[in-house]
Amino acid sequence: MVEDRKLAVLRAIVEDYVSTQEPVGSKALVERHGLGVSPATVRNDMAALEDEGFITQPHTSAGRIPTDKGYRLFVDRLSQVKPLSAAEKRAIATLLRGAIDLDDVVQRTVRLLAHLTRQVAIVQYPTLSRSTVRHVELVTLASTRLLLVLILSTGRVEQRVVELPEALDDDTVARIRTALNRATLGEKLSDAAERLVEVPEQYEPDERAPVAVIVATLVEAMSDHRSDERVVVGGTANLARFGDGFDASIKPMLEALEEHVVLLKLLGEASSPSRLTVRIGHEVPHQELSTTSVVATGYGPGDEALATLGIVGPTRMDYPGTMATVRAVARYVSKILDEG
Amino acid sequence: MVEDRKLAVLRAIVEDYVSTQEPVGSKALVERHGLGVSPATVRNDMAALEDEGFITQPHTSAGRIPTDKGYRLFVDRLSQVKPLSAAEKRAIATLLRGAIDLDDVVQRTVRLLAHLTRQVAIVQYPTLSRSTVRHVELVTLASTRLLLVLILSTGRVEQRVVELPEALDDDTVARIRTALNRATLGEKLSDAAERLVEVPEQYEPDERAPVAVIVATLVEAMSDHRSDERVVVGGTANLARFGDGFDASIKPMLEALEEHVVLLKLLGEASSPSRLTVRIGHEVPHQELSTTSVVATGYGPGDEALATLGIVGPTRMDYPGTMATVRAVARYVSKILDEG
DNA sequence: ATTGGCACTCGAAACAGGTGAGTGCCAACT
DNA sequence: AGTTGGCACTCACCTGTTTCGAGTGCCAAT
Repeated sequence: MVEDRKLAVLRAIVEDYVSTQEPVGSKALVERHGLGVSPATVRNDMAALEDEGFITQPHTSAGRIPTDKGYRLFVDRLSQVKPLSAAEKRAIATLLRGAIDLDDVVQRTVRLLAHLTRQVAIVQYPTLSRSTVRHVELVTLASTRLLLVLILSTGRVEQRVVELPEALDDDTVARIRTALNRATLGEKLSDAAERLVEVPEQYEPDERAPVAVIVATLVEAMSDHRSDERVVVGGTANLARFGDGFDASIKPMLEALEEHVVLLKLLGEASSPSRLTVRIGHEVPHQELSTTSVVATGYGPGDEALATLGIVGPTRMDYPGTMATVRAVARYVSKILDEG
Repeated sequence: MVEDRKLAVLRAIVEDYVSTQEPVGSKALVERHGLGVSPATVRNDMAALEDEGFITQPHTSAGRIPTDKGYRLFVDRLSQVKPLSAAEKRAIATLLRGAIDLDDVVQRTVRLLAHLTRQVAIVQYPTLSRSTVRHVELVTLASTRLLLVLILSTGRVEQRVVELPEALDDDTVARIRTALNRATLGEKLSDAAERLVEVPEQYEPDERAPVAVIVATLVEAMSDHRSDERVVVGGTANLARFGDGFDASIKPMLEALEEHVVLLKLLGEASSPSRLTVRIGHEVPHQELSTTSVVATGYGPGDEALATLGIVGPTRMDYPGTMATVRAVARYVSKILDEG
């Protein structure tokens, strides 16, 4: 079937180009891959593929390279997931199992991802929004100064210093603490914030002021999406590997990597760990990065996506391998979070 | 005086080379700078400077560029501190004053430094070792599970979850908390750890086990130098600016920036904010980075250096300006930490 | 539909000559 | 002794030219 062979040719072109980084010609193609046809035939197919916009030639008399559209077709229809080696799986498992706290998990994940894919890795911290309150603690620092500690189900801890309008005795602080915990324990952050509004009303008007201040701070801490947007980047040294014409895009790349807002946009909506998002070239939601691709997926305990992780690299990348790695890492991290 | 003029020539060469990034010749030198002598004279001086190893020529018939030794002399004897503009000072002050917590201070500092110097900035978190204990808090999470929170004078908060061998009632927890605070409040971390050893001994043998576990965790948290070594990097996009032959060193640079251990070595010993450490080329304590220079200084409240901050850039950099900026930023950060 | 043959294209590499910034050295001047 | 003008020389860099060859498109034959 002709259509089949055309797809085979496209696949061959992508694979060759990814590994050699050079435009691939008809002759080299038939030699490297065992297509049982002549170069001339391949040329015809190539001409057709070019008409359809899947490949292009950098200059008139040179081999072909895949277009974004070509890569798209490749990942959608042609590439089968490349299973990881047992050694790799073991490496992932043991490395992640050694983590001692949330920070460490995130850090190890980003390194692992960068190392395995040899690309730039991005990991978003688990978002607050879906997590629940595990404990609220008030600590007296000075007569009019409290430390408020908010502990979440994800293991994240937020703390705030509260300046009180008037002094509170230990007993009152203890009562407020109990009230706060009763109102918020086990609740999702959004719900907890709502329920907190009622708390000050339970107090006499004359002692309501300090309570209001505490509640306001707590609500602020809960809705503080500053930490929501925390992302960690690793493997930037891999940028140097890209070399070639990629030198031009190294600057925008580095700039983007410092803008956490941009990174979050790149990672996109969190999806389940079994679903990979692959954005290729112009599909990437950031103008400056139109020569790069993003492979991302969600992760989180119980298959519920709390956050996103992924990698960024040149469009010319090993999609099957990268996709397999990203998915595997996301699954292991999810499992670790589940247990912790 | 001849020696004086030779130094003037060296200074002129450094300044010109830094701004143009091109080897500088005798003719251009006398034109750009107002040395009242002929090119031939300058050539003689240049030959002498080259003999002494302060400058070199990239190839036989080209201008001269400074050697590491030349830069060294330049910063030691020839450059006078370039005072910052009022606008810059104001920018530093307002930006840092807007910070809301320690993390934010560090983050803003690194951005500021990168932006002002247009180099890669590195900021180390204030070290634990010299800070003192402000408060120790125990929070009951479950019957055999406590959260231990350690608050330090620098504003840093460390937390640990403690698994107890047996349940403790609230009253006992409160007593332990009091004991812990009595033993450690206001103490330096190293002293506090020592004094904690005595705490379990005050308890009856039969309830000593859980106390010992708590104390062990606390001591571990205090001596955890993992967080000591936290550094934050910013302005990596400036690497792209270096361009030229610097392309070769961009990879080792990126690699080094991911190795926090290396960065700490680069920053070196913390010194007082008024003392700058300048390491040039081969003086940098890292082989791969011998085409770069490091400008660093200590910072911390009350002129006591708790940590280090600085920048890394090509040896060919504007030393007077960079040194002034680094020093100014370090001073402002110190002031902020003093007030907070 | 496939294939061998063939003329054609055009980037990359290799080569050649010209240009000029910059040098080193020397003899003359202060 | 220190400074200067003069002068021959070097060599990276630019520019134009040539050659080379991988790769193409097209066509006629199978």
